[in-house]
Amino acid sequence: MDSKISQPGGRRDPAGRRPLSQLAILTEAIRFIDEQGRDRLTMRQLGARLGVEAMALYRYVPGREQLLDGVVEVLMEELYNDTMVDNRATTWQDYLQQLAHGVRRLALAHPQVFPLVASRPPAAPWLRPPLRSLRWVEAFLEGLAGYGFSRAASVSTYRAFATFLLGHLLLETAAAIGLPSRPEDDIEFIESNDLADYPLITELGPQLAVDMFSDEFDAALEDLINRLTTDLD
Amino acid sequence: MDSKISQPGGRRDPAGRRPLSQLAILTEAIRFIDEQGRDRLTMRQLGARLGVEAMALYRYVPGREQLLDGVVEVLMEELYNDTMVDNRATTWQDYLQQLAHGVRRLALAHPQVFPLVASRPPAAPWLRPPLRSLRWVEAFLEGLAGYGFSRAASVSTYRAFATFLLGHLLLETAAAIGLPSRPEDDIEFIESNDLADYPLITELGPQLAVDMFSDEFDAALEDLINRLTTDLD
DNA sequence: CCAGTGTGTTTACCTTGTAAACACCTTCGA
DNA sequence: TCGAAGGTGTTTACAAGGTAAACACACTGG
Repeated sequence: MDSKISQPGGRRDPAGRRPLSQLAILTEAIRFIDEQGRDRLTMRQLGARLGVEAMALYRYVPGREQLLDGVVEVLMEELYNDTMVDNRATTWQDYLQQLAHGVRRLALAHPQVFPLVASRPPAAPWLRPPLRSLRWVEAFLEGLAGYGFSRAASVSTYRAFATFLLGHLLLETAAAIGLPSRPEDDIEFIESNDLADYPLITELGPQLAVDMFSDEFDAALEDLINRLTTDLD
Repeated sequence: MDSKISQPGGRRDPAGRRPLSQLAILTEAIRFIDEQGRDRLTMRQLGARLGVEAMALYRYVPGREQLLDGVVEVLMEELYNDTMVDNRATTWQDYLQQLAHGVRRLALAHPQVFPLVASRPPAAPWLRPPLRSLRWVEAFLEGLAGYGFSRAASVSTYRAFATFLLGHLLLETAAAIGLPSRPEDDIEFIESNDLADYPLITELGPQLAVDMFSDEFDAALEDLINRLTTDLD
């Protein structure tokens, strides 16, 4: 049954390419950055990936900078859907845990893109990356209010939470990019290099090289929550 | 007394310019980024500032990327001198306090450069920005050892400390770049913009816009230290 | 005095972002 | 049926920017 109309997701153009749209472009840009990194993303390369000349993109995106902004927005959209829609937390502690792990999941799914989420200038100066979309923050504050947080407590929780996520996830994604490096590589570096002047680093090298991000994240998150608990009184 | 030899800092060339050197170039690059931001720094512009064509820089620096690496190194040098040389702390708590504030001072002195210190790929994957120079880390670990820290405690302290600094200082420097914006601007943004869909943000706007970085930093640092104290037992 | 070496300059080429003009196709009313 | 209009991708063109290569020129030690 060769109907002339194919599924929405698979619609093609005479040249066999998916129709352009802002979302299609941004989605492909994310894929591209995931694979090659932000620096290799050029308008021409991205166009080529979509089977189109670079200039065609300008019908949908004002320019490269705004394209990167759009990439961040799309990811924040994803984050919103993954964490805020249908959130089933029962305590505020659980709420923060779920959100934190949601953000971490996103960061690790796109380690090359996350630095953009973290470092691109936010829309308003009091928005703190990586929690930078008005919609998400509004929902976050609403959630806290639902658990009885005062206005002041909500604000300082937002700040502390964002700071915590930024530090941990930037370091973890940066490390993830360095990969895939087998532990041997690190040890090799430590042993081969001219570390003669750094006896402690030499000695502690193996321990420094062990990946502990997951445990650190959980421990520090728990600690943050404890601290907030104290502050609430 | 017009001696033919002027002070080392003021030596000039026939064309009236300071002699080139890697350090002179990197120093000027830092000044440039402080004033105009990393993106505006080009080889040609930097050359012009030094009274020289762009290509002249290549005698001292392999290329633009390495130039940025060099900028980071120079700042780490400065940090080393400001924090490690002649450190007079008497307790490990005091030690961490002094180091943290030293890093913060550096970050706020160069808010446009700090993101480079934070995000440029480190020499080894287990080095954690912004504490990323082998020399500094070696001294740091040595310091902790001097206060009786075990190997394992030193390593996890290094990790937690770096994560803490990265999160706080990246956000604070990002905010500092947005400046100089008077508080009125933020409030204006909040009131003017289409925030109708975000009642909580609208309501909390003024509190969100207040600059609390200094207090947050101190509070979170104290908390980190308390947590480390607990872990030591 | 002169070859060699160190230092800055000139030229030139390639990659990028993006403006502007163009070409093509679909649509839709007369 | 036709033809004007609008939408979509292409071509052409130019200005930065990084950087390789050849060059110019001054100083130095033999």
